[in-house]
Amino acid sequence: MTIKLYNTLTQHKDDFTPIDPSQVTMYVCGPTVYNYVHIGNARPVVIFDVLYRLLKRNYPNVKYARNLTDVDDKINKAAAENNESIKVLSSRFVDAFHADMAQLNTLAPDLEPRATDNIDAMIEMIQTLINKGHAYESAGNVLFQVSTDANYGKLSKRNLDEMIAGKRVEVESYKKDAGDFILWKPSTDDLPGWDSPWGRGRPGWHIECSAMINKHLGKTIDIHCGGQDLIFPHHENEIAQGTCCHDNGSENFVNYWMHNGYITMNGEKMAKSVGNFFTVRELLDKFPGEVLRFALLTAHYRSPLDWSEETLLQAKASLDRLYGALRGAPIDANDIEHAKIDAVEQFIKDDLATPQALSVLHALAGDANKTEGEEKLLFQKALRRAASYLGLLTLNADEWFRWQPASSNASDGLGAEQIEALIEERLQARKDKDFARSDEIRDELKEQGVTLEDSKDGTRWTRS
RNA sequence: GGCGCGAUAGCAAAGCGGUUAUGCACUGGAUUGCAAAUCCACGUAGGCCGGUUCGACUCCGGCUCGCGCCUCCA
Repeated sequence: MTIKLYNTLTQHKDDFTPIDPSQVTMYVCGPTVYNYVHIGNARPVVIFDVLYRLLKRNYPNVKYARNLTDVDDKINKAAAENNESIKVLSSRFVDAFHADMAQLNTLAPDLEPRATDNIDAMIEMIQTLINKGHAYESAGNVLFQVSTDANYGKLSKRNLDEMIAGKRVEVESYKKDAGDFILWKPSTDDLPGWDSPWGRGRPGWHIECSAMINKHLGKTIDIHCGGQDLIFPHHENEIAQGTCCHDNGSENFVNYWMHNGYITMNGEKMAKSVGNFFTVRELLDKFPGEVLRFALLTAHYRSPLDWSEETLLQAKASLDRLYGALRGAPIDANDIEHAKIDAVEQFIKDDLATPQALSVLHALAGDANKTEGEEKLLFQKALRRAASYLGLLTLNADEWFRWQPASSNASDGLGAEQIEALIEERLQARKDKDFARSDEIRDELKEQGVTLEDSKDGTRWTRS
């Protein structure tokens, strides 16, 4: 089966046909690095990591770029408040972002261009847009003139008349039309700025993505991803910039636009401005990154996903079952083939149908639990391999069941040696038929968050 | 006002015009010294009203409710 992707441009699930199968290009809008990312910010990173892995399995070369917006008014403001440079501030949060995303087992992009490293490309694109009559200077700003782009609105399905009729658009005096947007704006001495043909200033938000795509990936790319809230105006404006700077603007800027739905809290969009969010960082202090990743994959990526403690606990319970089926299984499973692995691949190829892919994982876990020996091993490896397509089940079962938050000190609770010693003592008690003492030890450990399970292979312990 | 999305069993969440989604929870059984884990069994759910059809959760229309974008936002 070919890969099918829902394309916001066509509003259909379309067969994916790359421009050049020997070099597939994808771009994901990355974070503005002025504080820690929340779980809603992590959704596109995880979802499109699944897409990246899928493309890599199906094409020899995939070039995946994800930008870092490291100059922006919110960054400027935060840096000024901290009395530090935007470079120092943004670098700190870039590091935090990388660390958080690594915990979610996302692969690093092939390219991670920073806005401040690509100012030249932006200035060049803006100049081209001016030369072609798509942009104008006004009161120190350079603005894109939306009325010069006949295709404006094709992604978000809006037209200029509606835009202008929209009561929420404030018409600034320096704009020719209400929908015109900033490409370049002047910086005062206390703000970060770069020299340009229009004086010292800084780029508008939308230009960085268009310019960096052009510079690093090409004139037209295969796939561009981001959250649904970026469809308008950000991606619409990217298209305007990216097409109008070339030829007559008739070529596609991006062939497949993919947008993920929101993470919600009690049904309402999670947003920094609303304040109803959990940072990835704080969640990682309570749950392994894999629980967050699993939770993000339980719903289809275009649907809203309501986030709560219950969401995490259910993801944890599902992973406990899957890892339970992997006890004793090797990590390496690349040599295995199985129909259910193919089934997982087919589901992912069908517009990233992760909930269905996960159901196959559960089926494999059941298969492994019902069998023994070589047959069991085969199912375990199949489960491991199928899960790897989703970036899941990368740990040994014991590592999983004994996970503790990074913030917990070795002095907190019991160490492995103490636990093992108590298990030895309990084993002797059981041999002596001293079940009172045996159960006492088990209860004591339970209070410390350690669960004992007796099996014919001996007693094993897990942390809850 | 314009554009768009959703409503599935106790919870979460899918596909599908007519055969079990799946996981968790619950109940019974097997197993266990007792547990845990595991296995087996167990749920006709699809907002409301019409229509199309031999047959609709699944297509069409209307309604109700919820949400989103149009301003920074993943």
